[in-house]
Amino acid sequence: MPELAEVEFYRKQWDCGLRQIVTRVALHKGKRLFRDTGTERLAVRLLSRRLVGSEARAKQMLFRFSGAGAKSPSLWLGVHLGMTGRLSVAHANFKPGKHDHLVLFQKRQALVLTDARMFGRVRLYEAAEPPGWWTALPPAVTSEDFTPELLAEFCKRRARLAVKAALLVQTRFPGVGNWMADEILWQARIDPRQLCGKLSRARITRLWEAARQVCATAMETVGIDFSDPPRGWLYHARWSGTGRCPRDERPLQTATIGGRTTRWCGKCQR
DNA sequence: CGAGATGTTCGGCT
DNA sequence: AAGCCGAACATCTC
Repeated sequence: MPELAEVEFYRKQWDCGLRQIVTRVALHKGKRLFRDTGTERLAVRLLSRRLVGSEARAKQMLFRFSGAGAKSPSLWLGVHLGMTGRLSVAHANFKPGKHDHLVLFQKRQALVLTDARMFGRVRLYEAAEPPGWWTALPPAVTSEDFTPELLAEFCKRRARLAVKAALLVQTRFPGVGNWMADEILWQARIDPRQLCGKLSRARITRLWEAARQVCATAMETVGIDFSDPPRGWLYHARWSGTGRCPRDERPLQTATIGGRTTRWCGKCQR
């Protein structure tokens, strides 16, 4: 489920645990979620550490814990929520359910990671600086580095790729997922089946603007309190099979593009 | 009961 | 050889 803004929302769910020490760790050993980091190591290392900060970028989260001693390096917990992951807070006497694979107990509450399908991943690093995979994440769609020129260059290199599939490429559109990709194309009035190489410079600029707008607005709504995106967005129509285009009321088209269910308006998207 | 799901990765094909 | 596509991953819901 989680894309850019949902990830930011979930990250904040653990904020109430800031400045507090982990008193107990519960986890489900051997689950796919922990494929990068042995579960034994995870449990041992997190114990007695203090949660001191967190950040979300793209679909990734990075939680920082204090070192074991004053001079010890920080501990970094990387979390990706996959398709069905979420973070929540529970009472200190919480009993983990079947899909609550990682629970960090603190004095006043428990920080819970739930993920039924386990497409997510958890990884642990001990170092003074954040891990390389984190610092190497591409520039955010809303950043100054994400320029129309960068997008034009990308479209040129991926000339044979449908633009819908292109929007899901995380190295260029970090954090954009399936519903955001559809929203961006609808707002830019571009047919998701269009090949990147066929897009005019003017349409690439429209795509660039729509991408930035959708990402920024999603962060201000979903990212703040999980409230709905603005009225009039495709978002509200795309979930039901009978959904209609908010602009012209035409029934939405449905197809699999880039391996994902895609919905668009055959009239206003060209 | 079968199909599909707001994601990533890998193997194979062009 | 880069780049594209489909399958696999594991579980739940419609």
